[in-house]
Amino acid sequence: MSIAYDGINKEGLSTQIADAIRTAIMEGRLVVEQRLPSENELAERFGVSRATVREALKRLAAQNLIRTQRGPTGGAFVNRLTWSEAHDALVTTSTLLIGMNDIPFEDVVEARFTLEAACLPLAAARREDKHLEVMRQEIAQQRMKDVSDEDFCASDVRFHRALADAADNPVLSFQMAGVIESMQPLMNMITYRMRDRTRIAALHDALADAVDAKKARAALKVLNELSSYTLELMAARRNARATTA
Amino acid sequence: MSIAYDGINKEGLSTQIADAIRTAIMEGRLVVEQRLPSENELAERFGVSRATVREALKRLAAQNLIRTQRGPTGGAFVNRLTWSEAHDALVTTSTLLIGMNDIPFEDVVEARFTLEAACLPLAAARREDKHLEVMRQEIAQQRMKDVSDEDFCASDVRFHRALADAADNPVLSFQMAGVIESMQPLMNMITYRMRDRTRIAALHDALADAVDAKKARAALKVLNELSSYTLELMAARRNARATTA
DNA sequence: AAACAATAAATTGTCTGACAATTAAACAAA
DNA sequence: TTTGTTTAATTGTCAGACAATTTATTGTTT
Repeated sequence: MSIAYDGINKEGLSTQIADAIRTAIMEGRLVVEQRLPSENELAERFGVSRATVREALKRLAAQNLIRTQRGPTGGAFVNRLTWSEAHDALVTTSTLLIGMNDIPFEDVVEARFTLEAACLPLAAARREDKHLEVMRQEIAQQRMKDVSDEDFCASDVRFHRALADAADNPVLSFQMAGVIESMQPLMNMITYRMRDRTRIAALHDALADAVDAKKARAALKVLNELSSYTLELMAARRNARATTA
Repeated sequence: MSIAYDGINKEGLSTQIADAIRTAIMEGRLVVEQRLPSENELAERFGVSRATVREALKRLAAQNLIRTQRGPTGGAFVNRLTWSEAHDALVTTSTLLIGMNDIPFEDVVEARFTLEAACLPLAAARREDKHLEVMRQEIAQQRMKDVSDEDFCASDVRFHRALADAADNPVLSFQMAGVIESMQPLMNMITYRMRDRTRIAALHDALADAVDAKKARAALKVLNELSSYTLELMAARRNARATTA
């Protein structure tokens, strides 16, 4: 008989074990730096083989929830999620999400500039020399003749990240990095003419100046121009594609 | 001799294999819904055992990059990342990040309300009945006498998510969900007196009214009050703790 | 006693081979 | 045609072994 509708076991064992441990971490029953039982012990406790436990642990490691170390005193430890790890995870997720779901370019641009505009007042109030230095340096690179379109985009990303960092709020920096970097693949599809680059560098200059002078209102105006110009470039690219096709 | 510095093998084999496949997906060499070779084939190609391949695949599955299916015609398929999956990943990451790195509460509140304020003009312009209905409904629940603090917070989260959704931009909704939900554990630590709840519900009411009337400026003012009030509540909680301790 | 080298032990990483579970497709029967 | 049955491909799990890594211990030399 053994009806035994204990728990719905639709998911595999390794998934269930990973979920159990993940929940324990999120609920604080396992704290940072705490060592989990060894793989053999876990296998015994859950009543599964070591291979199954390992697959579960690999899932958690992929999410930066745990970290493993060999040798005696080794094992799996609850990992303190760093900004860097979280940043990478967010960028990966956002990039794939946007890359695989043909989101309208307009939506991405709108989201990015809306959020960036929100950071501007804080950035203007709190900017430090180190942020302005990065911004100026990137503008200089954007004016150089021999950079590829890809390098130009990468420099653009660094410029805007410096701007976001100037707001001096780690949570904002984290969130902004997601929207800014996930847009890079889309921006990479644009071919920048020399006059486009010059225009963008000029706008960046104006933006840096406004932030430097702590004039949030002026900075906002420049940012809006930058947003419009980005949309124009993308529209131009679309037209070019349409005629050649 | 066999110096063989082929690739730096500091990382384990399963990690390297996972990275190789992940890169192939991110670079578009593997496209959505494409089937990967079977585990046995992958094991042969990479020159490792099936167990190692499986650990690599589990890592990718944990990041929602692939999906596996049994049976003939089964295998591992490149997964189209859905908004829901990405949302869950972002919330998990943000929540852990904030929970494990004692970020100042002020920073989190500032980030959340700054970003939310940025969404307000869009929300006021585009709000539809469905968003307002959700907001009104949640306000009603917040006024009910017998809801726990936790339920009150959950309702608050739903209210603000509806507000973000009203901006009608999926990228914004995605980003906002991250800041809003990751703040919930912090909000849960607050004990809400009846007058606190009444005040918050009143502010929510005013916010909904302003958005309903498409008055972005008015809504912004209310949101700022809400932000200040949240900080006050948190400060009060901190004082209470300090005196009892 | 101190410094250094060899050894042992614990733990993760990988391999091998096997079997169970699932499922689509081919086949057979009513 | 429909309905069951078999078959084969594939993932899921298991058991046991050995390799690699790293710490602690033990022994040896100075």
